Amino acid sequence: MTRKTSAADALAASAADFQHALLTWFDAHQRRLPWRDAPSLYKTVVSEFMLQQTQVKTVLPYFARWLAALPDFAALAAAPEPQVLKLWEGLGYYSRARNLHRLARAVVALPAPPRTAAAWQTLPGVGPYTAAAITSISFAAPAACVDGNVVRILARLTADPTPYRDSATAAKAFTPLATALLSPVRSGDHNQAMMELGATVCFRAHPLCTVCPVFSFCAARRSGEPEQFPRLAPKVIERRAVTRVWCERAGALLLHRAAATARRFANIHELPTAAQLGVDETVLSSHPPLAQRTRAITRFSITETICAAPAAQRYSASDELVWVPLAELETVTLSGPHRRWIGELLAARANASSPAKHRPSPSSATRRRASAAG
DNA sequence: AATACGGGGAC
DNA sequence: GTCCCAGTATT
Repeated sequence: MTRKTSAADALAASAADFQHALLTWFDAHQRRLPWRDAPSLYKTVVSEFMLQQTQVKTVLPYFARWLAALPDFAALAAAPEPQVLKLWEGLGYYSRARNLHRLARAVVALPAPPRTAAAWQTLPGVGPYTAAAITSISFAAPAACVDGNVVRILARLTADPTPYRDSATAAKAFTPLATALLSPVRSGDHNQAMMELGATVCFRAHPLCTVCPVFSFCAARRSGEPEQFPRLAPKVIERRAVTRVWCERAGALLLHRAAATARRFANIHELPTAAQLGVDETVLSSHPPLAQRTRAITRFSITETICAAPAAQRYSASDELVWVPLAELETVTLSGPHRRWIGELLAARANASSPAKHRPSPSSATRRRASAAG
């Protein structure tokens, strides 16, 4: 990476003053969050897993539901995986849930949980950030968190003009400075304060410099253009398309459940793709699609076209193809988008077949009923 | 070092 | 549409 700039040197030299300003602000202005109420190692671990690449607001309802169902490491370790995945349904990045499950089983097998960042980082799903967060918060370990918030704050404090290819590269580059600034006596609060500052004051757009507790340390504020930092290369979005099949027979819906060893969606259900069913897409496109939806993930934008299965076609259940009765859809774990889309399609059909509601056309209603009857 | 993971909120 | 969020695992 680039050498340390003079701005970073000056900031590190003021570390004690910086910590005092930051922690005084945090003591007065931190948000009340459920994992800060009667904090415990377990709450910290669960919250940090959920917060990987996910905003606080999104996590809140999942965290409450999770803690109610699985209140401690022992309960999580003893839980069957389908329950764990079900509790994670809709939160995305499902390997986090499977890793957290494995981690709980590893922790309860130990005489005591590890207390150092290095030891935690050997556990599944725990990288540099999560190890620092868990051990600084729970054990006052001297490990600095470097997440997106911290990168943004440090890039602005030092007005760092370095163009970074991505946030991971930037995080690595800022780790020495974050470590130099870390409070040696309140590392957990310091780490949380930095992230709190990024989330509530040092916004990516329109930062609130006038109320910032460390504005006097900030070179970007002095420059007048704090939004110019950090400099990150723009992401290139790749478009993809996939055809899904809606196949319903005798009140059951055919779903694809990815293998436990699959890279994506291990043990998660989705509508099967035409390829997974071995259906020729040209046959499917002879009728208008039931729906077309777009989902997005990191650098991909995926348009999914959902088509009705050919009426004459028959499919057998297998390891990865399962018939799920509509009445039992709630019991399986679907991806968030497919949970939503399937609900929308069923609701639209119920609406169309209700006498009180308008029907688009008799023929389409008849076709849907025929499909439903198998 | 790159890329996959293939989610979702806010603008 | 765009950006990026309390990142990690894999190659």
